[in-house]
Amino acid sequence: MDTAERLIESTQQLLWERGYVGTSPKAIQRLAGAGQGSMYHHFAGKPDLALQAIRRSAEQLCAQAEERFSEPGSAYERIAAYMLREREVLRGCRVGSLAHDPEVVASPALREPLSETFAYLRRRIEELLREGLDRGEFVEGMAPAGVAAALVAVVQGAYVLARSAGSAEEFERAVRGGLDLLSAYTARPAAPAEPRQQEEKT
Amino acid sequence: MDTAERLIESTQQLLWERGYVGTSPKAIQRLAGAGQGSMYHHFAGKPDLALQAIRRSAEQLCAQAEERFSEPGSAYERIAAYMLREREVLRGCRVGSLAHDPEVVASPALREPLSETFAYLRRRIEELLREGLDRGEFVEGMAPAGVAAALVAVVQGAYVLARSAGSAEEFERAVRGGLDLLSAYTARPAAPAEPRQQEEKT
DNA sequence: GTCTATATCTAGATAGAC
DNA sequence: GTCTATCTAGATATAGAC
Repeated sequence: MDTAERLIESTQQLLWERGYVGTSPKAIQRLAGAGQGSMYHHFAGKPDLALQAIRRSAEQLCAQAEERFSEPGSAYERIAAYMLREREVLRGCRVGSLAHDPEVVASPALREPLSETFAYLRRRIEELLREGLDRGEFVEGMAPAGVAAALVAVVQGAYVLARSAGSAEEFERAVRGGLDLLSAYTARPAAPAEPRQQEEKT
Repeated sequence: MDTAERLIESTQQLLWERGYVGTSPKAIQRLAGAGQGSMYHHFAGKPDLALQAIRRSAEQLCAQAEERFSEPGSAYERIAAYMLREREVLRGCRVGSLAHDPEVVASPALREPLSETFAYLRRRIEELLREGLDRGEFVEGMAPAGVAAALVAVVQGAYVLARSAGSAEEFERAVRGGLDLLSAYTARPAAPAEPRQQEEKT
């Protein structure tokens, strides 16, 4: 693997762990095993390198999500597969966590991949919901665009709850709660993709 | 207002805007109009000062939320009042945004107020949901603890979507989507606290 | 309680040799 | 393409005078 590539991957990792503000060129170089001169030869500086890294992470995230969206199964099942997929919860979302970084948000260029990612996720879930409505999988009365946004938000918010509590179980609880809400719109009890949470339903 | 107080409030503001990693003692002193010696006289250092500031923000947030939870009205209406309350959306959540800061999450002391805040919000919403179930406001089949966690997560995630897009409308859309989902569990169409979103319901 | 001086380390880069 | 040297600024304090 060449140096530029190692620098990008190291930056991806550090942005995930420490955010943009918390990531220094020196730390990137150390992790990539590259010198100062090497980094400034391949990239114009920290913002340039960060942009490449953020774009890469955004693409990878969308690709991972698309794998779940395009599985066989009902709309509910495919949405559940996305929301419940294996995650390193306590590390946070590689893309979403950057939305709290002041310098990322202040830079239209750095912010754009975030914006694209969430627009993509929302749009794909909206499509699945409309498909489900057409097939009679959901009862009428649901506004697909809003519900899709809410489901994406549940996942991002679930990371916040889990990291605040220092426990991945909080993620699980919030996401299953979101699916519980979605199931209230299913025309007949949806067969959940995973066994239900323990909490008894009143 | 005395110096210690001004230092705490300045720290609250900077933590909100820039996070813990992005906030320097010097910036705090500048904003508070206090000198180095003054800050280190009143506080042991940055972590100590930050702890006081985070606790303060957490208390204020819970108090603000409690105002909405204890309004008159149905459970749905009080939850909606909390979720739709006036917010400076693009600034993010003063408490939730700290959940993305690596040094806050790594410190049990700094993390505790976050954990407490979200536990409180979730518990209060769960109580409202149970109350609503007892009164027949919601149909059976809802798991209140999970749904409460999901609703808290929707709000936190909505901040992420809005800041990523650079637009407060994304917040609005996600939160209304969350309420749309909750309304699917209402025994009869809930009277929304605010006019419905424009999107036509299919 | 507050101030100024000082100290050490890192951030984020530029310059020029190899 | 990579390395080392150098630079200015800021982070995060401690020391001691006033």
